[in-house]
Amino acid sequence: MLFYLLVESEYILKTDKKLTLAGLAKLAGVSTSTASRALNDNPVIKQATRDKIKALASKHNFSINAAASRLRTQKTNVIAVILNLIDHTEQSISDPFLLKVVGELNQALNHKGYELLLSNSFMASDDWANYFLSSSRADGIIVVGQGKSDEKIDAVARTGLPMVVWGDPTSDVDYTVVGSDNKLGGYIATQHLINSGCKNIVFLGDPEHLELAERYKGYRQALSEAGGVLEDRLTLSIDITSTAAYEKISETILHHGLFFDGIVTSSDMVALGALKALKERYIGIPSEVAIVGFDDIAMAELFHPSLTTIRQNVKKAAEVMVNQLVLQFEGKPTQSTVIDIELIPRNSTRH
Amino acid sequence: MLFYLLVESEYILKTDKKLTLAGLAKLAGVSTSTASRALNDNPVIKQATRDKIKALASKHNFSINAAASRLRTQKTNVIAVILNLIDHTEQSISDPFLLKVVGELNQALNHKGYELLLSNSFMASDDWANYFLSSSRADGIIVVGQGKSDEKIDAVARTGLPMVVWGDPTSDVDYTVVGSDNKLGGYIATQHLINSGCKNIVFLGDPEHLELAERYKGYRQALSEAGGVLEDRLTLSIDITSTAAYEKISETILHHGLFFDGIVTSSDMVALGALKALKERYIGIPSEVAIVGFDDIAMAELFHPSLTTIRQNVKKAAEVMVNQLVLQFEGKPTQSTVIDIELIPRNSTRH
DNA sequence: TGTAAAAATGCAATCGTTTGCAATTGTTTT
DNA sequence: AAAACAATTGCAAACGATTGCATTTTTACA
Repeated sequence: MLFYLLVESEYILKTDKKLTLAGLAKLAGVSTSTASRALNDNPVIKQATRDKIKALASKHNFSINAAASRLRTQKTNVIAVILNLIDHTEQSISDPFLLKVVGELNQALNHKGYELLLSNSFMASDDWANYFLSSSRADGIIVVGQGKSDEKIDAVARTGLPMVVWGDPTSDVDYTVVGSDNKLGGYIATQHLINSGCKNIVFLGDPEHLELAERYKGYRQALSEAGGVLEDRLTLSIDITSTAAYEKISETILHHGLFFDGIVTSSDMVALGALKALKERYIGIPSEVAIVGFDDIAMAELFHPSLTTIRQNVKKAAEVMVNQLVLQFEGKPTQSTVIDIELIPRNSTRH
Repeated sequence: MLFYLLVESEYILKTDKKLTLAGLAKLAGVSTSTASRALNDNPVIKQATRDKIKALASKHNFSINAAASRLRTQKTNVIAVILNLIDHTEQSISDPFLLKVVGELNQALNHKGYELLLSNSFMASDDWANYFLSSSRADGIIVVGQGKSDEKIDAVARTGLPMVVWGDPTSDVDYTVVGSDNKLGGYIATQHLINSGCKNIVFLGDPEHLELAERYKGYRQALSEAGGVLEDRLTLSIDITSTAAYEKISETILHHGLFFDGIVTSSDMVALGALKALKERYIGIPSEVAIVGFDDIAMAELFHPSLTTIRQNVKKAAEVMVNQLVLQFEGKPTQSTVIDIELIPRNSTRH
């Protein structure tokens, strides 16, 4: 008898720890099927029953076992977000723009009832799509950044798995891309410098990077339309990090003098690095050299001088990406989407 | 016969889409138990068999269904990382320091075989711990930031669920905290300013915020030990955002003049905002006002002038946090851990 | 060669939900 | 009041992997 009591109390303790749907159903005096349907607001269950079971559930703060539910329904309600960092430098992971993207994605996903599984290191292994999707860890993938080569992304696209990519939406690829019109961005930035009187405008960024390649095209187009100088030495190829920018500008001025009076950069962080190099040499900004950033990170206006930049509408982009992914789940057609950009004139350029 | 073939081909198509462990076992001519053990490198299975099955698995790029595995083992190998943002401003989520923390946590978690489920918005709902853990979405929780009040954190701690918190490890709380010695950080920063000749040193940050409260203590201790000025107006309470800092400093100078010659800030971002306000008024840095940041974000050395700051060793902290969490899983005792900090002297202070 | 011990593999129950279909209860119509 | 119908609820079979225990195979030793 004593033994029975012990067992009994242990049993109670256990179920108290982890109430199961069956347990909840028993408490409510219904079957598990009814309990399940009630919690899922299935209209086939009488309203009164639904209310009663839900009340009981929250009273015992019961929550459905996600693993079991996912196994049964073959749906996880999880989206894997992969930060496609080409260069695993300290700098690139610390670009505030990335955090902004992840933060907005998180909001947009939660809003639609999804959770965010973050990954910045799995891109290394070839098999990431398979890893996340065919193992039912996630229902879809959002890749942030196309990088220099989109082979891997393209390979996943061919398998037809649900995926949306942040990148250049004007590029002709077989997957859904959401992003800014980078060519236009490069064009507007360059034009702005030309209009403010710059004659020799440098492009500071890696033209082999897919998204930057588009900005580079815009840069060249603006220059040639305006009959501006378009020499090779005006293209300074660097990684998207502020230190790389700092070093490149320093070195360039050291070896070749100040042969430019304007800089189009690939990100605000890069612009910051360039600014530093210029200020150390007491070069006037924007009087001697004007500079345009890209992204409009929160601190852009806090730089000294405040940074003229191309703003990317990250919040909207995140929403669109999630929507496009959901469309894929529903088997509906999707399309690459261009998110509006905007020139934000500040004090790093004349105007 | 024809019908049989049709069924057969459909079967092949289906298993080709989503190979299951049972399917793999059949291909290998073994039972599912053997296949399972082989993939998990169970030494009870002959080495040759293990190799064969693994080879077959990677050939068909098979991967275990995580949902089923989690259901059976009651282990998810997922950790929920919760960004405890007190103020949901644009700025605070864009602090690069946060991204650094998340990035390093991701690395450390992956290294130990865990995945990172990110959440920045669930802190709002009271029930986050229960949501993630009792629903078997995650095995443990890492909370980034203690915020102004740790009620919710404390409530979770009392339930005994696996959790580690980034915060102030010297605070006397019932949960495991990993973080820098904030009091020491505040002390060192202040002392550095005193040593460089500052007489009136402002503390720029919210002393009610748990972590900052410690830094504030350090600040006061350093001042009183050195017999420095310790007035109320030297405490400028603001949120941890650069805009708040910019506005507060601007406003303070406007209304009360430049009554200070040194600033201890609550983060590098805050320092950046303060710098901006000072530079706009052509106040010399560090000649008229010296300033010390906190965190040592990547761009600290790219500010102009480069920023003297207290470096937090985020990488190490992330590793320790994950280790402590794993210890909790194993039922072993854990302890709050102080991560070393370091003063990085740069050009925003005299030395 | 027979037998005991050791090594390798298989059987079958289980994890907790969901859902097609059957069964029950309640309501309306003739 | 019986029949026909609608509204609710329950039964039981999945979902796919893991693991204690039973069973088979192999090896070792007499």
